[in-house]
Amino acid sequence: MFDETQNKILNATMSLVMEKGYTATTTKDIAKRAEVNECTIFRKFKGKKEIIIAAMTLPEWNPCLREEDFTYTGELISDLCSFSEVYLKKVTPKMVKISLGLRSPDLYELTKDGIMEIPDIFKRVLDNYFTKMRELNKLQADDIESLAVAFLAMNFGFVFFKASFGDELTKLQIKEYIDSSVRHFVNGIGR
Amino acid sequence: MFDETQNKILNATMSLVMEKGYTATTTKDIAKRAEVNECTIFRKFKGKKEIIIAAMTLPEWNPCLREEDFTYTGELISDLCSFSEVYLKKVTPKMVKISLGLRSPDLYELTKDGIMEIPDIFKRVLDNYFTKMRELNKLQADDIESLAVAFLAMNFGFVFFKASFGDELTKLQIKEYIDSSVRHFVNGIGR
DNA sequence: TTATTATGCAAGCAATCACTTGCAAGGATG
DNA sequence: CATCCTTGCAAGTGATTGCTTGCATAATAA
Repeated sequence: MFDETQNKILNATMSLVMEKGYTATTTKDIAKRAEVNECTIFRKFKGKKEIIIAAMTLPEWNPCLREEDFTYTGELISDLCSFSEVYLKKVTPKMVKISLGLRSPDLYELTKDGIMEIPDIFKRVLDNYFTKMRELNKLQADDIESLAVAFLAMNFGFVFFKASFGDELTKLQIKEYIDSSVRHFVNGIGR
Repeated sequence: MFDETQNKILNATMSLVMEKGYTATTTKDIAKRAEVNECTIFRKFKGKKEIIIAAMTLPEWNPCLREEDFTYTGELISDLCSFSEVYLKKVTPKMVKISLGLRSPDLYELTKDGIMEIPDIFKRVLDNYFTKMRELNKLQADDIESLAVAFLAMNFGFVFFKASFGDELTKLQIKEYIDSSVRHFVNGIGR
């Protein structure tokens, strides 16, 4: 797909985008980090924007989340734990940092759909799941929509915090968080 | 505090930062939107960075969230609803867009503390509250930390989605969301 | 009136941006 | 050996960046 030089450029570019954002990342920065001469960049790619386009074709820089990734058995807690695991395995702090770094006017048309797609897929999965579980009378909920958004937010919020603050806000790690948050989400906290 | 011209510049700058981010916002852009000559900007402020610093002193562009803003009575659902209302009244989609737009290497030292502070305050409030409620035996929870993070994430995630996608991901409005998510958070969804 | 202040306008500053070009060196391939 | 092919190096492109300056104009204040 890409030769060694191209990969060095792709990695350098995306790691810089994570740190400083697309606009603030210069081609000289990229050249330096990739240990490559600046003109080599333009021999390998048409331009700065093309590097991003190329990188986004790779699963390494693009969380290809699909509805089929989510499977379930019918047991609320273990199903939701599994959903969170699948989601958080692809939507990592690294991915969040990239999608934040890619927020730039001249990249907007290119990235918007891809970024919107991910929460949308997870929400759709949750919508379907909760609807089915209510039909099976395993769920007490009057508003499926807000339930799905809340669960989605609970998961995304966690990755976002990790991406923004590392372990500074909370030392909780993914596994413990999923376990605890899902259990409380299902059982409630009131007495 | 600031004269009329300065306010026009401040508003233009921050609205552009919301849309394109700090680095991609040029002083020519600002001048155009503020309907002011570009050199006037530098007569009123030392430089581009100083405009941001000035704007951040205004509550309009800086969600001054304090622990004392959060009050409670001891009834789980109404307390958590009130917490969410207070939080979402200050942490608006507008504020989220700004804090995202301000992510820039040469602004980092300046903004990092302020941005980190807000989730931190809310988390501390929730930590204290949940701890107290457990002592009063009104709460069943083995892990206060993950409870606080989950509730924080549930709220922040929602604003973030609104900031990023408007009503495209969900048409739910704040009031309905708070009401529904808090009720489920307390009572659980399992049957 | 006179003096001060605020702004617009036009021009221009050095620095940096993304991007290009010509040439030479080196490694791999035939 | 000869021939590519890739890359580094140095220099330079025009455009844009944040920012400055000198002067004219108008409003405000004395």
